Amino acid sequence: MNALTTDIVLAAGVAVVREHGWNALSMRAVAARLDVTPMALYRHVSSAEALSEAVLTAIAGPIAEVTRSGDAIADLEAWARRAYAALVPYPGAATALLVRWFETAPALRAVEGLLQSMYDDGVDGFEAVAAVNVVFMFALMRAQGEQSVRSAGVVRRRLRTAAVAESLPRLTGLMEHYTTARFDLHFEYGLQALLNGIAARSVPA
Amino acid sequence: MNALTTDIVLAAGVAVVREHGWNALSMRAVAARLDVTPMALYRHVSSAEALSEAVLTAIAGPIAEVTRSGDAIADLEAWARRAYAALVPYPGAATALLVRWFETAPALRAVEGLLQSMYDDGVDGFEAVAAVNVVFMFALMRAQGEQSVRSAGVVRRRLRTAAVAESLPRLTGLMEHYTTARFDLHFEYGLQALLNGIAARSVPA
DNA sequence: ACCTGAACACCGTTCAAGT
DNA sequence: ACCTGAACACCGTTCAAGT
Repeated sequence: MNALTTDIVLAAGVAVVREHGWNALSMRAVAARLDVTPMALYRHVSSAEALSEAVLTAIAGPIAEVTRSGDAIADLEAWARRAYAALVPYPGAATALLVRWFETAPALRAVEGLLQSMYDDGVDGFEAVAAVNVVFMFALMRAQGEQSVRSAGVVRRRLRTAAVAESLPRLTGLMEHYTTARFDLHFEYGLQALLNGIAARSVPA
Repeated sequence: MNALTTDIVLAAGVAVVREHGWNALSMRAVAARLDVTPMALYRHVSSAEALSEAVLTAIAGPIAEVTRSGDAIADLEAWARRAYAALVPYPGAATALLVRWFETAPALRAVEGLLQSMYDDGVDGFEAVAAVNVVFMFALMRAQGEQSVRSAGVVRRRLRTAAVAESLPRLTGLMEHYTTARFDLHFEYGLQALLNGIAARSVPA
């Protein structure tokens, strides 16, 4: 009994990330959690990299779905909120996904769905790519949570540093588009700013 | 003689990344290259993470500068070409920078300069953020070079896979905005597509 | 002040062996 | 068929010791 399956291995990997963060994911950590030798895992994943890829795909699963209502702004908003909620419990997973989204099936499906939603609403080409891109990055960066908070702190510190003597007035002024210190509160604010920007472009001047 | 300095340590780190890629950067690798004990480095960098941060900042140095001509499109184009050229010799550095650009001084200065260039040309707010964002990501993703080529291959393979049975027609159609297989050739093509998209938005419809 | 050496707690992976 | 154990080549870092 207690036979090891691939699903059990992946579930253990997801649990490791949830409890100890993306960087703690390793063959030995997963094996230890299952009270098994590291070598036992090689029957179910071909390498440590394959394990990471499969675990990230499992974690990112919920972001794949995009509801298409005909209103692209509403779809982007709903998706961003779900992606944020899905990734927040897994420290470091959003960063990992930002780097590998092009190799991760649920992320590809999410981008595809968002591009389709824009197309349904009459937005195509560069406009669509830029809008989806900025919302996608925003949701992932916000989901980094505490890491983002630290980053925001670093920026402010750097502004007073000799290494970056020139200040960054534009970046500072537009910072809410990237990150803010109280991420859970300001997630909505930043998201609304982005969505308003996108909506404004659809309206004739 | 042959006294170790921080500059020597960082130069060795940069050389390790150039020759063996970002993932090969480690205390022990840098120490071995300098014919020195790993412990000797701790006099100049406080930790492995501090070493990585300093080496990435050194590599990213050349992307900080943004020439501001009054023509934002020209500025974006010139910057993207320089950033691409600067990062291509360092495998994996673009990916590392994509994750940490918010904590890396030269990247912050680049984004600031590009936002300023957009502002000079009458583009502000979301428009500026989205345009700078997409060009920034594009330049970094293209600089990944071979990794991007492999990623593009993965996408096509995934399209014929049961795991992602639904195809990705929009993403495929707009793929030149993200990546292409022959990156050095198509860098110019994709960049022009992006810049045309940005320029088109400035013109009244 | 500057560097070394040994040690400890990690990591992925190969290979031969158990049952 | 499935898992173990020992081994090898890595990793970061602490601590005590050399000169």
